[in-house]
Amino acid sequence: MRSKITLKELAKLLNVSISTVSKSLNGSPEISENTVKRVKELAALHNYTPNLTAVNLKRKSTGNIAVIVPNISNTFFAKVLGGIENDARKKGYQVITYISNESLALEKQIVELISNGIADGLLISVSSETQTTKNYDHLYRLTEYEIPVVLFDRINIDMDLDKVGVDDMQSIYNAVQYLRNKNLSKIGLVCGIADLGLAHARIEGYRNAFKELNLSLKEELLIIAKDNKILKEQLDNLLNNQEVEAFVSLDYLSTLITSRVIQERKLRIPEDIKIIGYVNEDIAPLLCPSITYIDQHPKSIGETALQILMDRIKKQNPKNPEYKIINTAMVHLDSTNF
Amino acid sequence: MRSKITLKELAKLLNVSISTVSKSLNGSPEISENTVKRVKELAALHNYTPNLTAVNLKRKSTGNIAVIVPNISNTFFAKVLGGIENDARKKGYQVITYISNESLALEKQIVELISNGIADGLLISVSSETQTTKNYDHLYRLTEYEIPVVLFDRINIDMDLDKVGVDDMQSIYNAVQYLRNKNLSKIGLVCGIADLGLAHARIEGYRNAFKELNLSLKEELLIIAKDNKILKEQLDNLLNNQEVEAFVSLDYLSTLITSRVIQERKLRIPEDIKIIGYVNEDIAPLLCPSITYIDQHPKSIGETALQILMDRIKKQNPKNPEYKIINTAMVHLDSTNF
DNA sequence: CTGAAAGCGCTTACAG
DNA sequence: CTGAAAGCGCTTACAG
Repeated sequence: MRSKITLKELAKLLNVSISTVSKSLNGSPEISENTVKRVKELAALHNYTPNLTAVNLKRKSTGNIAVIVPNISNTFFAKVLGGIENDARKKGYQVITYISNESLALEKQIVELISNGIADGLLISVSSETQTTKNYDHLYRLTEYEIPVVLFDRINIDMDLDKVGVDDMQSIYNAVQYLRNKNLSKIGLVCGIADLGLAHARIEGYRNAFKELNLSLKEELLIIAKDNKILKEQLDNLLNNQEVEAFVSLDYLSTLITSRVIQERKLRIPEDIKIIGYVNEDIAPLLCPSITYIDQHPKSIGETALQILMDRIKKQNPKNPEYKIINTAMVHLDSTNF
Repeated sequence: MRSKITLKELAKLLNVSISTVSKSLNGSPEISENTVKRVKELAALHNYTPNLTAVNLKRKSTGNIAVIVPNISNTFFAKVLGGIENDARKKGYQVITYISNESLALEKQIVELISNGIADGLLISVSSETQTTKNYDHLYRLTEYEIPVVLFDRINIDMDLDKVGVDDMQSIYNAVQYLRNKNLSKIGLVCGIADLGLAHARIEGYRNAFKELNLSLKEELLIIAKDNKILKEQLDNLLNNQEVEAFVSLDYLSTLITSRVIQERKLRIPEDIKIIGYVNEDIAPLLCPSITYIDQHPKSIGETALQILMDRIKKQNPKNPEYKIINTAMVHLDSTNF
């Protein structure tokens, strides 16, 4: 790259000092109107833009935001990333993306990198391994280097940091309540992400709903597995032995699997069984049948997390950790047609 | 951030010059074994890592690779990004991600940013608007600044730059040929990405297959639209008036829509109609029915594109533009069960 | 109102 | 073998 013109060269062409050029371009009130005009014209003519590396070195900042997502197996994290990128760019920051692949070791390695002064702050949704092993030291170390960290999505974690996510408990509670109000009571739960804290919260929402809405909860109707194959077997088994009127499924994969298992048994959705699941907005309406889903507004999650991080970077609020909840919305499609 | 120790501080602690510390740490043969040892020990003790911004300023490089993807509406580009990120990190580069949202204006703005010295090179899949308006000046300008540019995925473009993608024509040809070998001849085509050059290539593959395999092509069996709704109407219309044994669908959305329209008419897949489509590996097997797909190996696309870009950055081959084709693979699932 | 100087944290040709 | 000096491109306190 380069061949780009520098302050020094502009100064020479204008026969003024580098300081004067710099101040003119940065709108310092010290410089005379006339000089400012001359400088700006020449700068525009030569398409001058400051060298960001130099500016950052001087400022002791990087102009970068690091984002670590655990996976890209569905569009959820991509959408969060989209929200972050768009707003960050508008604010003059670049987004550096990392994928931890649900691995603690990789996540640590990435965080180590970031601590080398690659970014001014970090937005992270921790890997499942991080969460199961409760190994958070690497993240705390980052804050010791004064690199602020904001957690998003996977926020059911015992960490004293800013957090942005959805109310996992409430969203499932609402789903059960909705079905209950339609006079269904045999409501199953399918979970393929048992490792994640947010699964616990969602399951709790399910249990709470049963308790508070005076439904009797049958443990046999809860399917919680980490593996697709086992999930499928258990679902088959469940449908052999129990009558089910509806399923609430807690994640993307289990939602698709649930729909598929039901149809393979020649049961009809929604006539025989209803489904409410966590699927993404782009795919839910195109499935066959389309599936009623809980919209987590991933873009908003990203935007909100970024906003909090920016505030931290600018030290605008050195107060206690923030905890922001994005409201979910239930979007009704075929699978809950009554 | 900061509070990180610098060369200067290390030098002071060791009572040697900054140069000596720098050289010791960088493995210069000039320094005595003993000094190197002392320096390295203290550096390790203090967890020293060089300030990348300073190193980059000195080197006149940024250590960053910029990637522009046009959308994130399915996981294809996320997977490409995954391939890029993983390899880039191993090579000591950071990946800065941008999403153009299929907008030429946004793409230009992002490229303008990158030209300010944000990254050492660019990997881009151009926006659909860029492609329809054939507005490529901004990309050429980048190469004038000596920032190399490598195109990926959307490479059916009249530009003299490195390109990495799949053989769009051949992949569809193979799909038609496969169906033909199974004695099907009433093969429809569904395309929802008419704006993209690669759609033209894929359609050409379809036409070529018909010609070379002695099939008579009925124009009525080609559905090409830019809008989901229109696509759906035309599909319905087609199924009302024509007998179809199989569909080849050229993109993610049209594949899902095709499957859905067929099932809504109570036709069975694969018994009544077969489908081969462009869907991603993570979703294809979970659909109901699961759909035979053309795997484009997005991770390889990303890795290959990055490799070419790295070669350019290191000026290892100032030769003519490279043109690398990643082989596709047809993965058979329910929708082509015979 | 303008400019010389110091400095951000590093690397490297050059001198000793 | 070691170090002083220049310089990457910028900003900013300070002097004039």
